Amino acid sequence: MTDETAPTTAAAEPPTPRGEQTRQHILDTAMRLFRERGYAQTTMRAIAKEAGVAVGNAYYYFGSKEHLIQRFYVDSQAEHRAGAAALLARERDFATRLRGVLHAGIDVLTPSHEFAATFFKTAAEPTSPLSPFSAASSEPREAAIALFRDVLEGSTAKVDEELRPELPELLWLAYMGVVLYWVHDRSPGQAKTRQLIDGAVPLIDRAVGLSRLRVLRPITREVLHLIRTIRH
Amino acid sequence: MTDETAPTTAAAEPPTPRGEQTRQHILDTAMRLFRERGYAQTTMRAIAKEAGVAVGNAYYYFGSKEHLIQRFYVDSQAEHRAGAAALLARERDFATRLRGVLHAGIDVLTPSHEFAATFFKTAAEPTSPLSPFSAASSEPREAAIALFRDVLEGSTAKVDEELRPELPELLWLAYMGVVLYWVHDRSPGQAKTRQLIDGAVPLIDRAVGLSRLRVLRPITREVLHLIRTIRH
DNA sequence: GTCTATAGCAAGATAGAC
DNA sequence: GTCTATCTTGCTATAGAC
Repeated sequence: MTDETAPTTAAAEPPTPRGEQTRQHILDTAMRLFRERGYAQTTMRAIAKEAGVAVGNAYYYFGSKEHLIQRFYVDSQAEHRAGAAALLARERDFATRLRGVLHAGIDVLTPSHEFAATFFKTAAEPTSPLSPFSAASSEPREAAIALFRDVLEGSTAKVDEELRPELPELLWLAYMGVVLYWVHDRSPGQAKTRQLIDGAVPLIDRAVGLSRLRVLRPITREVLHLIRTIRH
Repeated sequence: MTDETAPTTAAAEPPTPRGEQTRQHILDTAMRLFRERGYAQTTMRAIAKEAGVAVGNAYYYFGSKEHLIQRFYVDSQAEHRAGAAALLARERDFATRLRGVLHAGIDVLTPSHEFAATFFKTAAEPTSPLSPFSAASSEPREAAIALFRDVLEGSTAKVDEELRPELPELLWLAYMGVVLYWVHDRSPGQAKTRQLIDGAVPLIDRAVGLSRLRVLRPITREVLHLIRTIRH
């Protein structure tokens, strides 16, 4: 009761130490089971039992089974940034930076390849708050786009001035495309996804460089106009 | 037992007349309810009750609720082709044909916009046989790609000879992108999707034309090489 | 505020009788 | 082929302990 580790009515609001520990434990257990048996085959009852808590307690921390995935999404994003940090601090070449960040993203996701399939399924649902395009996900999405802004702005790349502010979001979109491919990639170790990255980056790099060319300026503007028109 | 309508061990294998009737009735009922109330809100119990059959009977014909969607996918494909037929018979300009086929595809899907969201969610699951990329869906996918082959081959477009055989599949991929956008499109009447089509078609048309240019040949080849490498 | 235990609902899916 | 009964599981609700 009067245990020193338990504050009486502490000013600390967001994460009660004990609660945060339980929350993390439930999340870790869930992720492990998802990886071991897959998403659908892992029941909330099993997660609770394995974590040594009551079912109601799991729901106390995570509103639904899908909310566990949302945390996975946020955590992966943070890991991605951390995994790319060293390269971004050292390297200035745009293509090298982009290539490194794309590979780092896949590196983070790889241990969850089976499970990530379900993650993407959930994410594709537009009405779901878990969709990376939804308002509810705007925070992790913005963080992801910021990572690609860093790729660009920390580089020596010369980019059309009109294209520059839009490019980070376009790079993020391209990354979403890579992830979609990766999810469906059945090659050993998802080697084809790595080939996709290595092949696409030089093309993107060249396209970005060409965007400044006089002759291609009208096309650049047309593309940009289309993008602005259809953006939500 | 000796009823004339019930063949003893008939050579006819696939569709028993009566069974096919029940099957179709269940499917029609399900589609109607999906459109009226949405996918999640339509229970298998409701479908069975509305169709006047037992739940188990619905499962006898459709292995799961998701399998009802697969039929939707196949049916939509047929409707798409039919909806585009008149235009393809009349028009020879590549851009016009492509634009018409893309709009026709969205026309077919529009009455099911709410429901199609769930369809796409299901389709994004790579392990599901319902994914448009899966082996199980290869038949409808091939039919869809064939439609875009028709768009190209019935046109007067001059295309790089190396690109030509790959282009139909690339156009189908672009169409998948349009559908993905449409699913997330919350604008009234999905007007933005229509803008996307109208804006993207001229760009695609121009890119296809440019593929023959001497200077761009290396890039064309590089893109083609990448595509061939990463294809499953 | 954190957690347990238990009961119960709704709905997807299955088993076995007819 | 078709039905009824049953199972499983996501999720909720309640009541109470610390």
